[in-house]
Amino acid sequence: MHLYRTHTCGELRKSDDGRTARVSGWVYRKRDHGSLLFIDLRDHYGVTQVVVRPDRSFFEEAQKLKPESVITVTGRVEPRTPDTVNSSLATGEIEVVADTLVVESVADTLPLQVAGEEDGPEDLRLRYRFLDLRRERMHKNVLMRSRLVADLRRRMTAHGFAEFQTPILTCSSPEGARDYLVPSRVHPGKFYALPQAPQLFKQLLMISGFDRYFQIAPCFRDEDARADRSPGEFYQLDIEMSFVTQDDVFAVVEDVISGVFGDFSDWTCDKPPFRRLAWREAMEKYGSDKPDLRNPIVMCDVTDIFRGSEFKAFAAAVDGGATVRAIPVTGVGVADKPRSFYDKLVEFAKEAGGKGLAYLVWQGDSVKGPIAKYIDQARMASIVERCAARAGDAVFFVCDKPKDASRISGDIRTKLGRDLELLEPNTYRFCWVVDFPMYEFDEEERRVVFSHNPFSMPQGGMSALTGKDPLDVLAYQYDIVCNGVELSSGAIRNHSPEIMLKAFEIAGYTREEVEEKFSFLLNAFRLGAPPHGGIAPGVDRMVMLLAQESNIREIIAFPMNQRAQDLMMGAPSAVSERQLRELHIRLNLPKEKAATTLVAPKV
RNA sequence: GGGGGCGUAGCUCAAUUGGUUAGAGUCCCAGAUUGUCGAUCUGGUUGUUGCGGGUUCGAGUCCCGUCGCUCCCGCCA
Repeated sequence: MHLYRTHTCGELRKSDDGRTARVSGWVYRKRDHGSLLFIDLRDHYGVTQVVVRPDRSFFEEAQKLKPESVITVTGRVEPRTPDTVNSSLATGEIEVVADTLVVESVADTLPLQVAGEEDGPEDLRLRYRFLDLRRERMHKNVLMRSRLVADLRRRMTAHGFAEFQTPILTCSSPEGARDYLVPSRVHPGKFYALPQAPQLFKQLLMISGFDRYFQIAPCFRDEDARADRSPGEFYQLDIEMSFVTQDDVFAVVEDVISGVFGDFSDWTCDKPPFRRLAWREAMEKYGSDKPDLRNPIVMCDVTDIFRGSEFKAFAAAVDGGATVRAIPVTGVGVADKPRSFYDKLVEFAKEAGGKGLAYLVWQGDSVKGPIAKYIDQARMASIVERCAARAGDAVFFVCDKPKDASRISGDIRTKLGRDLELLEPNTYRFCWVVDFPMYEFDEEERRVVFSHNPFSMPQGGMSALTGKDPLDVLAYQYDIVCNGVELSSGAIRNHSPEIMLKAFEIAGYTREEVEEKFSFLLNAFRLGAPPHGGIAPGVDRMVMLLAQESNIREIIAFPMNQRAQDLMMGAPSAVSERQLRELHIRLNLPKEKAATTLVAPKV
């Protein structure tokens, strides 16, 4: 008989009746009846009830076992009587009556409880992550991630993609996020950088003729965390394809994503082709470049209606270049909400940076609201028509500079959707946001800058760059969005050195600067580069959506906290003088702020 | 770098407008208990109310500072 087990804790069934079995695992729960003891024994595969009878020599030892101790039990598999069957357990028709019991590892009192659904404080959970990961939900999340990654590989391979590895120690890139730097011992004063993404390598692989690249790629960015953004490192399903149009990229991603979401969740999921929204349309209708389409509220522009109106606050702002966005809330009887509901929303709009929030409420035959008396009949009719407002509805109005109007109205739309519970339940809604502007005007620096990826191909190519107002040039740049979460950005790349030089020139870079900064890429483009494009959906975010977690740390086995510390390992940590000396580094620490030392748990 | 929220027993939380000895569940400890499966029952231990200062006759509660966690803005081509 095997030293530790003949069966896992999720394996034994009624058909094993009479068999002698050996199982090993963690003491999950104990029910001590004094002269009879039940132990729920748990391993990765499930839970099996072990019965310890009082005549056994180890009965007292078993009674004293602490939860999460590891034991090996050998005994007879017996069927349970009908009234003691536990239907919520896969092994609930049987139990193992213990003949021998070996304690493999004694557990001290736990800092966190493994049984039960309750989350402990997050710093403790991170410090004792190995305990936290024993909990059912976390164990499930991490496992789902594993299965998802395997599934992504299978699907990509089936689409004819080859998986590549690219360097982790590479060089700092001039554009983009802050790099993590690694000092070189051999080259004093020089540094490697961890890749923010394998962007340039995958483009070079296309130039090498590999045609279809993918990688479950680690990416490193030294930027601050968010609930959906883990600090330090994250993973992307990195994809690049040669001789493709935007539609070819979409077709692959739609198949992979819809396949994965269909297989890994019971929720309703959009079938390909996913809806496409122009960036401008997304900003106007949803006030966001990552709209949550589960929210039925669709906004519209009503700037023209307020221009020259008696509502002077808006009319004057419109003359000064502001736009007015209408946020219609229709068909849910929002007109019956108390005054406080509207007051709170006005307050919310101000906190979001708005100057205020105007609104109209259709109660029965009359229109009410603070601005109603300033709107003449013709204008009111236009509003009613454009917003499809009926009795019981309300429309909110935000007036601000276009960029702020979008953001503020978008925040209000999100809040209304959530507070009024308008979101479609148990559904994944996907869309592509396309036609991003190539450039935008930086108000602070008073100049034209790249709005997203400088390596994207401008729509219309060279003639668009030379013939159009730069702010009107669109890029072959696209995002895929699910339930308000940006899953991924991608682009058809600019593979022409001349167009690239021109594109950078518009953003204020001289030819010489570009030739110097991106020499190897330009040189590669000059030696035969296929038209190519790609995308890189975030693996962590996919798992987060599928596991229905609202925080990305819940689906990462060993995440860092928001301040980019690993509380379990104690990273980042001080290093020895000798290590620094070898790397030719002398510390120049900020004054007063003493370095916080992290203490790893004594385990 | 900036703003919001939170911080009470090992853990999850409560504590009236600032009022008497800071409570409950869980965990832990002891005892009882032969069919439980979140076992049950009895009893018990556990507190610098994050830390420091202030206001007050009196502070878990109010004020200031600080530390920690978290959410957001900036940032993330």
